Amino acid sequence: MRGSRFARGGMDRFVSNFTLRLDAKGRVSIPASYRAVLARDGFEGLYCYPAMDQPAVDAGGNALLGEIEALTTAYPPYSDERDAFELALYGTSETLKIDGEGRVILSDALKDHAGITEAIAFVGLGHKFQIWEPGRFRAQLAEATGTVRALKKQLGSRVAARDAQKARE
Amino acid sequence: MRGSRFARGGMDRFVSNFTLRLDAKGRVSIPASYRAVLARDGFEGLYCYPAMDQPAVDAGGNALLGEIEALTTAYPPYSDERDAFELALYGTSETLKIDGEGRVILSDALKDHAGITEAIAFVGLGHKFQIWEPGRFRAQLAEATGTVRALKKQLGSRVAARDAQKARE
DNA sequence: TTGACGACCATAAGGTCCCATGGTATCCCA
DNA sequence: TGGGATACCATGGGACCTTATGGTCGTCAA
Repeated sequence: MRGSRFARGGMDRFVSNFTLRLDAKGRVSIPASYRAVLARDGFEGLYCYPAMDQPAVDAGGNALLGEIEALTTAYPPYSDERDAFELALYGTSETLKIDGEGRVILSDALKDHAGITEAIAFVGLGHKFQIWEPGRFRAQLAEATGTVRALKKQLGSRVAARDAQKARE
Repeated sequence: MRGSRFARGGMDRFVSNFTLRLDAKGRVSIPASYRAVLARDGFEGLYCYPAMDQPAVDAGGNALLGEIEALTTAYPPYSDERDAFELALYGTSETLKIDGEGRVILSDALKDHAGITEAIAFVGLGHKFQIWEPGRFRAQLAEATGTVRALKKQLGSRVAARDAQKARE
């Protein structure tokens, strides 16, 4: 991505998606608009961990960290559930350093989990964003689109049925 | 690990995991990012004790000490529970010296408890970190991941059920 | 003496910092 | 309106620094 046609101000959420290449040293630029969100969030570095149910990496700043803390503290201290959450979340998460040009280097563990080799798809999800291998992201997106289509259709028919019901009253 | 791609600033928690080898003298480097947290915490040395229900060693600084104190003082003085906690935690804990290069030497008791021989997995848990035998850590992580997956699914379906309930009202 | 232990020093691999470049979008002024 | 100037961004490369790790040399105790 060179330059940016996107607004700078008023951004407190990660939106849109970008595909960028890793360089010879394994570095990749975080999209500028995401950096703006992170800067506003006030987190130094990039907090990220392997997504639980997807071959992707979840990433973000303090907002994401807070979400994790909320998940773990939902269980009593020293409970098995809490131990499991802390081990699986804190134990596999990393805070990547962002260099002066806004780039990061993913650990091998993260790259392996997502199947990333030479390019990365950044996908904004509001309070966080995900990092995908571009091909897998396209496939996942296609699948998600289908799911949404089906849900909308289902929702529409339910609304139609309710309206019909109301009309009969 | 040489150098570190992990952020230095904004870190007040132990995160990620690292596997390092013991040298011929039984020394092992504490990961640099953990040292940064300990330095901020202001604790001289490394406070650690065998984990109660896991073949691992709990380690940390003042934050960990404070947590233990909170745990024990939650029970009335001279109660059986308090005596038990104090014996199990204070009685078995050690403060390891950190040498000029950021290395420690684990006592035999700690190594035996965790089954450590030639390598160590450091696992961040937020306010503290654990020391595992690498193979056992992989197994434990897999188990914890499964537990979290199940719990999240359960949590998700509960939320979905509530939303559906709201929708029906 | 011998063995364990701590303080120092050495080094290579890998990370970090800094500067450079080419390309794109936006702005500004004629 | 058009075209040049400007700001910004992704990317590349080299010099420097940090880190993990190995080794040496004294010191103290058994």
